[in-house]
Amino acid sequence: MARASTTSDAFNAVAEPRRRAILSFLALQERPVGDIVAALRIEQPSVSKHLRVLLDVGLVDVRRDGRRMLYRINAETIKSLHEWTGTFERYWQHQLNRVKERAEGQT
Amino acid sequence: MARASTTSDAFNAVAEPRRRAILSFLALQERPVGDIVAALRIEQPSVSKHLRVLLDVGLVDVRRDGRRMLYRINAETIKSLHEWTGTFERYWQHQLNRVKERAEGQT
DNA sequence: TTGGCATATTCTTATATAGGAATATATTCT
DNA sequence: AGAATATATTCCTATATAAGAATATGCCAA
Repeated sequence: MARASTTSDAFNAVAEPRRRAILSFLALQERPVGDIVAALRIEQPSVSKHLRVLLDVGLVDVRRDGRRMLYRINAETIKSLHEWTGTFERYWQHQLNRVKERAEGQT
Repeated sequence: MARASTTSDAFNAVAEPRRRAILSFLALQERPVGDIVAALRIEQPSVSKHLRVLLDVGLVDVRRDGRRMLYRINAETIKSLHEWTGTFERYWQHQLNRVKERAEGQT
């Protein structure tokens, strides 16, 4: 079987570097497709396809403005990713503490 | 062109649901491969292959214990994912504030 | 050494892309 | 209506899997 569908969930969607770049760009503010094309230098059809994936998994929202489509990030969905990685938080804190303790022991 | 390689970075590695399940299981404590096979009911070769990917991107570490291999999560790498999603944190806080303000306005 | 347990790797196959090219759709302006 | 602008979709292709089956490798015990 092949890999899971990118449209199946947010984790798959952000696995693609260009999609992460688009999200980071949109984090600054709401933007029309053309701005993304210009800023990231990705072909317009490619940008539209990536936006479609991001939209399907709920990582962005859109609204029409004349003939332009304004995209913006949907923080709630990004938050769900953040929360999953956050479940491991106490482990890196442990590791950090161990490093600290070793450092302090040397003084 | 096809999708990026799963071994290229941690984002791709965690895009696979079974690999996330393995990481969550390992979060509890260091475990031999056999425990993962039993707990998650995934074929042993499949588990080994997933662990290989996780190891390649640095999401887990291993050490040998007799004929068993003990895997554990590498929190540092998971932290890097957490930090990326964290760059959007202020946006979901904004959204939350807006929801709050609306709710308060109704009282 | 031989047997056996634990894990890893190889090979094959079905499938899901991601990019490029070409085209379609939607909307505004004249 | 017809042209121009902005964005989306379709078609095609090369590629990277992920699972399954079979096999290889590493290590311990008798």
